[in-house]
This record gives sequence, C-alpha cells and structure tokens, in this order.
Amino acid sequence: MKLDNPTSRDIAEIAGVSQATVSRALRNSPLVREETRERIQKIARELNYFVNRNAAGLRTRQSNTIALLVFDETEGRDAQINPFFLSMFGYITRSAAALGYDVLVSLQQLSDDWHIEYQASRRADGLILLGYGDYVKYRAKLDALAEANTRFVIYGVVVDGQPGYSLGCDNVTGGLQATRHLLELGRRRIVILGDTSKRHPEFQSRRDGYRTALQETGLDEDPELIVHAENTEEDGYRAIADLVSRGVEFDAVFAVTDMMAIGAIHALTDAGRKVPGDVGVVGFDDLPRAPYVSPPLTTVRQNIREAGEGLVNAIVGLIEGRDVKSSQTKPELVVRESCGA
Amino acid sequence: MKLDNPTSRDIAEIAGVSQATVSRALRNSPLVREETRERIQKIARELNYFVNRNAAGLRTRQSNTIALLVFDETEGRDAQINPFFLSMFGYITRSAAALGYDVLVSLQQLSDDWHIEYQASRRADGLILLGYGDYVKYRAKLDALAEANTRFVIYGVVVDGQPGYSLGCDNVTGGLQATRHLLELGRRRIVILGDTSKRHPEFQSRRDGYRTALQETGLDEDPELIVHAENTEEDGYRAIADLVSRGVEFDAVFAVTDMMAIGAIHALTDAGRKVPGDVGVVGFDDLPRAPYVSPPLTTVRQNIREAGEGLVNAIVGLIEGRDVKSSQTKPELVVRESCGA
DNA sequence: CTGAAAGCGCTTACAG
DNA sequence: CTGAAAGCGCTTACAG
Repeated sequence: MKLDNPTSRDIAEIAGVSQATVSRALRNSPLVREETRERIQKIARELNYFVNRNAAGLRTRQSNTIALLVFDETEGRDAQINPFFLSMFGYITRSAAALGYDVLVSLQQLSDDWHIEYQASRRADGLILLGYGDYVKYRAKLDALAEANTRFVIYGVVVDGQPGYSLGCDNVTGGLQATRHLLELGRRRIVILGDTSKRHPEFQSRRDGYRTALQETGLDEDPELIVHAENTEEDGYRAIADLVSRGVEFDAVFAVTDMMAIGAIHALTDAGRKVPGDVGVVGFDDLPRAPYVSPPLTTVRQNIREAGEGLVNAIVGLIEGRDVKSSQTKPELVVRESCGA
Repeated sequence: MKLDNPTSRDIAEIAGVSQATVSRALRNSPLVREETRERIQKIARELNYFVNRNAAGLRTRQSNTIALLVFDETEGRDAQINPFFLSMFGYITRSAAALGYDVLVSLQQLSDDWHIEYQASRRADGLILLGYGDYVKYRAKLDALAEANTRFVIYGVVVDGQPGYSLGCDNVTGGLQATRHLLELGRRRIVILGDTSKRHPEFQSRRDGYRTALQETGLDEDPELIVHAENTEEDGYRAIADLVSRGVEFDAVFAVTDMMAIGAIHALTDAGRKVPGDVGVVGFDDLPRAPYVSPPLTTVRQNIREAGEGLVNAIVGLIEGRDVKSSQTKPELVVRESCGA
C-alpha cells in the first residue's frame, strides 16, 4: 500500500468515509465514532500520511510556529552568535515542542526591514526576540511591530512604555550582587565595563545596581572607572588594556557581560596584573565557558532555563489569547575564583 | 490605508488589475510590464502586504524551509544541546537565509517516531541531520527516510551503503594528526577515550587514525588503553578517574571529542597528575570553550563554517534537483598547551 | 502583457 | 455521528 503523497481524500476512499470524516478523525474530534477514528488513524499510519501543514494553515490561519529572531551582531561573515542566546536555544525549542509549536530561527540584522513579515506571511504565529544591538534604534522597530499587531515577546529589556511583553533578569539586583560582593572583599576602585548608556538599557540597569552598592558603602561613581566597551571579548580586552596603559588605578572590574569579562581578564594577565590578586573580576550571564576561564569566572547567572521556558509560555499565551504579564527572573551570584573570594 | 490582513485580491483592486497580475508582479515575473510591477509592489509595501506562505506553499508544494533536526542526547530536562552542533547554527541559518530558505529547528530523541513527518507534512523541503546517538539504531531510521523519498543530508558520518548525502570531517586524518602529534612529543602510552565502537562510526574513524599513527611508530593498540566513555564531560571524567584508580600507566590521552577531553583533564588534575607534564591531552572539535580550558586544549578543529555552509548548499541542491556529492572537510590540528608542545 | 479559471489539501459551519 | 459544500489565498496553464 504505497502512495506517493497521500491526501486525506485517499484515506477517505480507502476507509470508505468522506474526506471530512477523515479530517475530523485525524484531529481526534469527539464527533467521530471511536471505531471509525481508530480505523482511519490506522490507515493514515500505514500510508505514512501527515496532514499538509500548508493546507491546514491556510484554512485555520495558524502556523503553529514560533519565529525566534536573534539579533546578529556580526559584521563579518565569520562571527558566532552570542553564546548567551545560543545557550537558550535548547530550552526554547524543547518547551515549544512540548506545547505543539515549531521554532523557526532567523538571524536578523539591525538594518533589516524587519520582523513584521513573519507573522504577516503566516509563517509564524508570534515572535521571540533575542538581542537588539542598539536599543534606541530597536525601539522604533518595536513600535512598528506593535502597530502591525504582531505578537511578540522580548528578552532582556523593559523600558517604560515599551510595547509588548518582555521577560528578563532583574538586572539591577544582579549589578547590586556583583558589586556588593567585590566591596565585601575589600575592593574599592571598581571599574564597570560595558556600554551602560541608554543604547543598552539592561546594562544600564546593571550599572544602577553597581551605583547603589557603591552608595551603600559611602562611595560614589568615579567617571574614570566607567569604561565603555562593545559587547565582545575583543573590545573588553581593548578597553581594559587601554585603561591600564593610561595608568588609571583600580582593583576590580565588574563587566556587564561575561564576554567582556573574559577579554578583561586576558588584558590584565597580558599586562602583568594578577587576577584576582591585583584585580578581582566579576562578569554577568554565566556563559557555558565561564567555568573554564582561567581563573574560573565569578559571575551573575541569568536563569536561562526559566527564561527560555518563560518566553515560550508567554508567546504561546499571547497566541492563544491568554493574559500575559511581563516578568523578571532572579539573578544568582556564582562565586568562582576571578573575584578573589 | 490600512487593511488588517491584506490579500493579493485587495492589492489587485487598488491597483486596478487582476489578482493574477498582482501575483506575477510580486514574484518579479518578466511577464508583467515594469511600470505595472512597480506600481503593484509599491502598493504592497504601503499596505504591509506579504504573500501568505501557506497559500503559496499549498499551491507550489514547497515550503522554502529546511528542517534542522538535532539529536538531543539529554535524558533529563536540564541539559544543553551538544555545543559542537550549537556552534554550527549561525552558519547554517545564515547560508540558508542567503539562499532564501527558512530554518526550522527541532530537537529529536532517538525514541521519536521520526523525521519523515517534516517533509511529508510539507513543513520542510528537506532535512539536515545533526547527531544521532547510536548509529546502529540510527541507520534503520535513515533507511526509512530514504524509503519515504525524504531529502536529507547528514553531518559527520559516512558508512558504506548509507543512504543519502553526507558531509563530514576527514576523521581518520584527524585521528592521525592528533596521535602523531603526541607521538612526536615523545608520548608512548596514549589512551584513546570515547565510544569507538560501531555505534559511533566517526569516532571509530578517529581511532583508525590513532591506530595508523601508532603503527607508523612501530606500536600497536594496547587494549588497556582503549577506554570507553559516553560523549559527555562527566563520563570523560569518570572514565579517566577510573583508569587512574586502577593503576593503569599512560602518558597521554587522545579524547575523540573535546567534551570528554575536558572531563579527562579535570579527572587528571583532581588525581594529582599534571597536564601536560605527566599526561598530554588532545581533544577533537575545537569547541568554543576549548581555548579557555586550563590548560588551553590542544585539539583537532573541524571546520564548522565549511560544514554549515556545505550542509545547506547540499540540501538546497537536493531540493532544487541538482547533483550533489558527499564530501569531507579537512581537519586541522590546533596546538595549545594541554599536549605539552 | 493581462485576465478568467482551476485547483493545491485542508477545516468547519450547516444540514441531516 | 456523518457528508456535501464552501472557501482559506495563492500560482500558473490556457486563452487572448
């Protein structure tokens, strides 16, 4: 019994019922008598029949697919996806599958004429957005998405008036934990490394936590210790190497991401500074490679499992018309060796 | 000018042409006068119109989507995707996008009733398969896929008579490079770590290279040094810790993957053996974390960019009816510190 | 260069 | 519980 591309009509013919009944039986409709349903499903199995998703989707106006749009920071051809986002993939795909959704992955560049297409073309029922590059430019796109009634959830950043649902780590608390820890270890000249401008609101929040921790100890932000860097290992290296060569004194670095923290450690080591002896370093994210860095990196862990599952639950909730609220996950300080504890 | 879900019919009405002409214009058919085409495309843009993929796919019997099926080795809920596969994602997604294909990602378990569904349901035009667990069981699934006329490409393993196209690294050469390097450094009791049985043909090939290198030096495989482990850091640790505690003598480890190599290094360090002083270690894959291991891991690099792009080119070639040949990429020994060079 | 028409393979309201 | 029928929104062979 072999048909090249069996349709529900073929099955109907074999089963001696109407095509409508086949459709119902395959969707487990209670309208179909159990005996009939089982007979039909058995035939479908034998024929290797699967419902044509395009036809079903056209009819129901649903794709049962989530588009995962990852902001692609790479200029060149050779660079890798941000490993932090990569580490969420498994959780996202798994929980989507558990809810009956496929995941379509796409790397987006800021310049792209964006996102709206996915839902408008019925390729996806909703979007998960990871990363963005520059929030100021990104925000305009979010507004356009909302305008077009696209369903989307955002990871990482919530700013007043921002449209849509978002899920992120409590970055203020994370920054607070990292900085307090360094202060408790006696460090006083703590560099904060990263782009903490409004172009990166979640880094800005980490800096808010940093500032609060300093103030708790009676210290103030020192402009000399606010060091800008792009979110790459290379730029973390460059920024810290630069700082050292300018003779600025500091005894700790709080890098707002692990990638920059790793670059910072290398820069310090190359400049002959001991980590953590001379300079304690704390990162943020707990990348898979963080335990392997030398010395192993102390960092603020974002709960990627909760994040991945939460993002999927949220977008599916939105798709299925449930009420969804933005929320935050709790960061957790993971003490290894780079801080000197 | 706002329509909730504009269709080609809406655009036709506005443009004063037939729906067929709209369809042609949007596909840049040369049949449509340029002026007409531009007018239609302008209207489409203004309306935020995008071709309904389900309708187009139903009609053309194509989805312009590739399914990326990643074998999911996780038993539990919490584990991560094999980082080696993860590191290919970017290249796969990017090159698929460049060719006009979307990528659907799905984690598959060996127990799943497999794969055939993706193409049969017209969700994807072809499959890329990464990983498999146990080749013996996997092979039966491949035969079923081929039987069902599914288009698929496989990463990593080619075995005689295996159906379909496959792309992989030249594992024999890789194993040869790793082992020769250790031999040149004077190591003589070289453990090979991993499941090198026929359940993992590409590990088996790496062992073939290992054996050849030994023979070149007048040595033979020593059964005591053939050490089985599952492909995880934990099991690499366990296997080497076990070996040490049994008092087996060895001065090097060639782990057939970096994950096991990392576990091996930790086991050695914990047992008081110096790496590379007492034992040199070489891995395979060059995971993103390999440079961060302490000591930085010497390993055989698989060219993941070439692999990712090659897989996409192959599956798209198959989909578009071109002739596609299986091929191999060249491995490259990356010397860091764990080998003692 | 353009239009009218058929049909891809489903789901579901309607009728029985 | 089941069937006949409409229609989702496209693409393309056919006719002009």
